Formats: sequence, structure tokens, C-alpha cells
Amino acid sequence: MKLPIPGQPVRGSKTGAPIMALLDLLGRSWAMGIVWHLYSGPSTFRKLQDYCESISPTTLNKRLKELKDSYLIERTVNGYALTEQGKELYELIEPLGSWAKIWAKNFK
Amino acid sequence: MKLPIPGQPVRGSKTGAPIMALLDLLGRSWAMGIVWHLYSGPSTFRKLQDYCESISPTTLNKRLKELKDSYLIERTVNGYALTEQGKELYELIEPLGSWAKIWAKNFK
DNA sequence: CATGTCACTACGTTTTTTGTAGCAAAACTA
DNA sequence: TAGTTTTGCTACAAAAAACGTAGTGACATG
Repeated sequence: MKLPIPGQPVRGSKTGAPIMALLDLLGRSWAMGIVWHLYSGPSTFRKLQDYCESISPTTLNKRLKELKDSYLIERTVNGYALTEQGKELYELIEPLGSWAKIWAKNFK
Repeated sequence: MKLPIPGQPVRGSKTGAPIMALLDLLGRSWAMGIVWHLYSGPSTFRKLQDYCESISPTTLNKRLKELKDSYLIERTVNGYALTEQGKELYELIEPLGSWAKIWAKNFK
């Protein structure tokens, strides 16, 4: 799966509309989960693997590369961490957390 | 791929934390794209297929079923449409649209 | 120098998604 | 009302993505 780059054809848009590139990136398995987790602080590869519970190292490594190449995360001395932009993105999706709790009531 | 149900094990959480169930659902190919598109109004199966440009009917049908079973979309006389909850969800992710435009500048 | 930890890579298997074709039902059209 | 479109799918084979296990090289620890 190649990196979705705004301005180039991506899943959902031949012209590469930024939102579609972003949704392509985030719509891959574990991508949002990784961002979600990293907001609580930098994490090592192994800890991310533990956190994700069932992600394969292959997939984790791929997602990390993609997120790095998309300027959302970076490697620091403490492990993988959100960039400033990554934090911005997290803050945009953060409201999903409390909304999800309400949404969950449907399933009872 | 089975429907991620809050309270049951889902990708990223053995206990089925609502946010993880939601991220599992939305982290499947085309899921957010479908929600994004439907906010502009109800759409038929064929129109969604056109809009998504490269989704297979098999996958579109699966995603629609999942979103229906998750109370985010429903069938109306005008085709598939967001439920009230689906609209709420859209409004939460809407800010991604304008943020994506800024994010896109990284790639130049 | 032996042992452990860490960040991966290799690789074969399973699961998901694609792409093309086609079909039955409903809606238009002559 | 018979024929044509349109619609909402399903079937199925092929391609791609993700998994799971094993293992490797780099670095730290004792």
C-alpha cells in the first residue's frame, strides 16, 4: 500500500483531495489507534505492540513508516512520538472518545 | 471481518472500549469516505460507487451493512442516508477537512 | 563473554479487497 | 404492455493486505 500523498491519486479521489488522502491514511488498520495511544506519551516499538494487543510487527512497522512519512509521528530518544502536527490531529479526533461512549449505548 | 461491537473484543481492545470499537469500524477501507460523502445528502448504491471511484461493489455492500448495523446510516426512499447519529459523527470529523489542507502543505 | 532486550525483517498462511460479470426486481418508455 | 434502463446487489477468481511465528543484528547489562 503506497503512501497517500495529497495532490496525487489516493483511495477515494483521483485528484488527491487533502481530506481524501488523510482519510486514506487514517483508514488503514491501526493507524488511528497508534495516534490515539501516542498522545499519552512516547512509546517504544514493543510497547506499541503490547498496547495494540494483536498487531503484527510487519503491520506496525508499515504504519509507523507511513505516519512518519506523513509528518504525524517521529522517532525521539524516548521512542516514537507524535509531532506537533500529530498532536493537532489527535486533538481533532479526541472528541470521538466521549462520543463513542454514547454511541455504544445503541448496542445494549 | 465481523462488526466491532463496543463491550466485546475488537481490534485494539480485548474489553471492547467504545473508542476502540469506533476506530475499528472507521478504520476499514472506505468507511469514513462513505460517511463523508453522505453528509452532502442521501445517495444510491450506484452513486456511491461512482463517488468512491474504485470501490468494489462487494466492499461497498459490506461497509454499508456495517454502518447500518452500527446505527450510523439507514436506507431511505432516497437511498442511503446518515442517521442522526451519523450526522453527529460527521460533524465531529468535519474539522479534518480544513486541517487536511494545511497538512497537505508538508508534501510540497 | 554470556544473557537479555529491542527494533525490526523474512516468510508462509489467512483474510480482505478488488475487478469483472451477471442477475433479478423495480422504474421508466414507447 | 412489451421492451429497455436503472438499481442493488451476488459470485467468483485474482491481487493485495494483514497475521503469526521465527529469527537476526545491534546494543546494553551482569
